[in-house]
Amino acid sequence: MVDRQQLESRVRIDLTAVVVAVDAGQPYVLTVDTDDAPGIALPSGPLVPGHRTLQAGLRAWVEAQTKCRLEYIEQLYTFGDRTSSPMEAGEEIDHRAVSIAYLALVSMPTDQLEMQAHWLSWYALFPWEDRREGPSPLINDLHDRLLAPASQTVTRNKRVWRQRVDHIFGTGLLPWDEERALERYEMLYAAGLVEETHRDHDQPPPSASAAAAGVSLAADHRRILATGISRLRAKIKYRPVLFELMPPEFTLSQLQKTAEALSGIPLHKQNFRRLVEQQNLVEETGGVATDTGGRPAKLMRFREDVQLERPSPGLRVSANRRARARAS
Amino acid sequence: MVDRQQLESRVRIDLTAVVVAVDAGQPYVLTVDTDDAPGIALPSGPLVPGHRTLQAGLRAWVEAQTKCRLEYIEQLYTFGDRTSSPMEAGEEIDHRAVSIAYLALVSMPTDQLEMQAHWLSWYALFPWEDRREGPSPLINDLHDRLLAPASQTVTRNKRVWRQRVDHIFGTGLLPWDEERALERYEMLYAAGLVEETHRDHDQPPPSASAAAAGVSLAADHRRILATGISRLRAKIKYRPVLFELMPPEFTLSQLQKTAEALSGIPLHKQNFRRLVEQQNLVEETGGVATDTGGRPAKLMRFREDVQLERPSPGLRVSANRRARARAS
DNA sequence: CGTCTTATTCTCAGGTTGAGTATATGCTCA
DNA sequence: TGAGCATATACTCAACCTGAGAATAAGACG
Repeated sequence: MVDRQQLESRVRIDLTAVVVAVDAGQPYVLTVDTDDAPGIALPSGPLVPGHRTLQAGLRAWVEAQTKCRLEYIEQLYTFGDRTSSPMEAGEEIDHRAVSIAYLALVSMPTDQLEMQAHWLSWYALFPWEDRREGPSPLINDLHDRLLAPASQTVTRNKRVWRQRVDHIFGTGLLPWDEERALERYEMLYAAGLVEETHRDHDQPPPSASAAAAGVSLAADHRRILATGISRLRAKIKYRPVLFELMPPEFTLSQLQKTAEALSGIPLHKQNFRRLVEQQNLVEETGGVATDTGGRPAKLMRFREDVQLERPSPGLRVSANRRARARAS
Repeated sequence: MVDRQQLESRVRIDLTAVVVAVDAGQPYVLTVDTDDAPGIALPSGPLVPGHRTLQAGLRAWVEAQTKCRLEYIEQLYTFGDRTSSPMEAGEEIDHRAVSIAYLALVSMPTDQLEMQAHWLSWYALFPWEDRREGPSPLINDLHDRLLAPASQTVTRNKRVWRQRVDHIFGTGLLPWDEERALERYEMLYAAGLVEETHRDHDQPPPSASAAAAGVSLAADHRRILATGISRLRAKIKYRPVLFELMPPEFTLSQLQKTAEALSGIPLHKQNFRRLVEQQNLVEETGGVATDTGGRPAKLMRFREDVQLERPSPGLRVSANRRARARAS
């Protein structure tokens, strides 16, 4: 066996955070300003000896850079940095650094949003992911460009490529799957339809494409965010993580708005309500919210002991077909 | 902002593999012998400059140590090593190393199993996880020990603790959830009911407990394996990963046996079959297997183009209630 | 040829889910 | 003050899915 000590390479660990909050029915991600090109990045920093755990290191960096204190944290993925082509066959390692990405959820007091304008709406970065008002017309544009010969990457067969595009973007007759946010971003990257592709290859961006492709972030941070979005969209269906984003008291409508904000699709109101009640996830506080504009809504709170009771409590959200069709 | 360059700590990256195969209805994990105490470990090694990607590094180490060539690989989790208490509040970092764990699936030719006896059955390590013949009597023993005062860890309230135990181990009236393999191991670890607890705290193991607690591995490798088991048990329900473990041609019974081996629970034959057919995951090859002991079974093969077609093809396996009740 | 064993097909009741209708309740403003 | 508005909440229903099991098929073995 090889002598491990001599060969091993010591690398820097970068900790990167996708910090998510929802306010007024919009999903936000916490960002910081940078000096380099794109100007915006996710909070991140290297692991230093003072950090007792990886999560503690992450917390420290986020707090130092944004004053934001994290509660719920889960690990997302570890990237061998210096990504040249995401997804395909694993990325190249920059032997100087490996970055570990985390997803954090915070319940945002409204004032914090305005205080430091570092919260960026998800859908400024991924315009095609917001389908609450139906599929955005933008999707047709992207679809056309993906089918243009220049975009076709690995797959030779044109029919197979089209099928792959339709599958991932829910075009053709295939349904939209909101959980495929990461795959969609990676496909756009591979096809050269986002700014990062050209930046990573030291090419000038083709002037035309910028329009529909959304705001880009430093390094591979937009990809990391896409990973977080996909994970979160999947997770709300089987774990009660939604409540990490809610204030202590809320109405069922607010809860639904939050679920819709994250998943990017409209939900059927009555069924959403049935689901929440059946699962016994919430209880009435007794109070009512009168500022709804219509009949006052009962205020609810999360039942803390749910964690122990049910095998996997969550909201199996599924698109409201009528609303989906209405706007398309 | 702090000067990053001065503070950052460079650490070693360890790559660890959970390589899974199924043979004759038994799930196996690939292991290597070590000189240190427990004698058995998962294949692993440090990232070295020669490795072009993290996955390539993993492949190289596994191949060097076991001659086993990996196909399907996915990342499991990144651990800040030198685990003192898993789960609770994140583990302490050994600032010398961080380890990235991967799950790999291989289809095992029968001869390879015998050639190098480095394949260890999952259920030698986690006896309580095999409920194909109903819940093992062992579970009662574990249940009793977990409820003994000494085992109670963080939670003060006795009733809450009992509920947590019941929830995770499917005791009391609560159902068994095969996906909670990791939580079960971590609870046993925290309660001092597996050897690793005492080893990690430099205590002598209480002589009595060894019986039911299963074989242990080096470092935190048994925990990493538990992570892999949980992930795999969850994943077969929504992605067609099962086929990575199958030979090119197989019968539906073999497929079911494989699913049962992994999930550790008996499945309803007719419904399993219906699921596979509905989902269009397989096609007939034309051949039949005559060595079944009864009516010959049609041979099947995986339909490769499934990946593109369905949103999330997988087998939503669920326990056969009759079989579950029969043996309890 | 009867029996054993496994494979394969079919049925059925209960539950879940998507979708829609009906009713309740407070507010606003004529 | 009460009609209209806007939202909240309750109830209904058909289609589909799911768990469970009965019934039938096909080779092997004595």
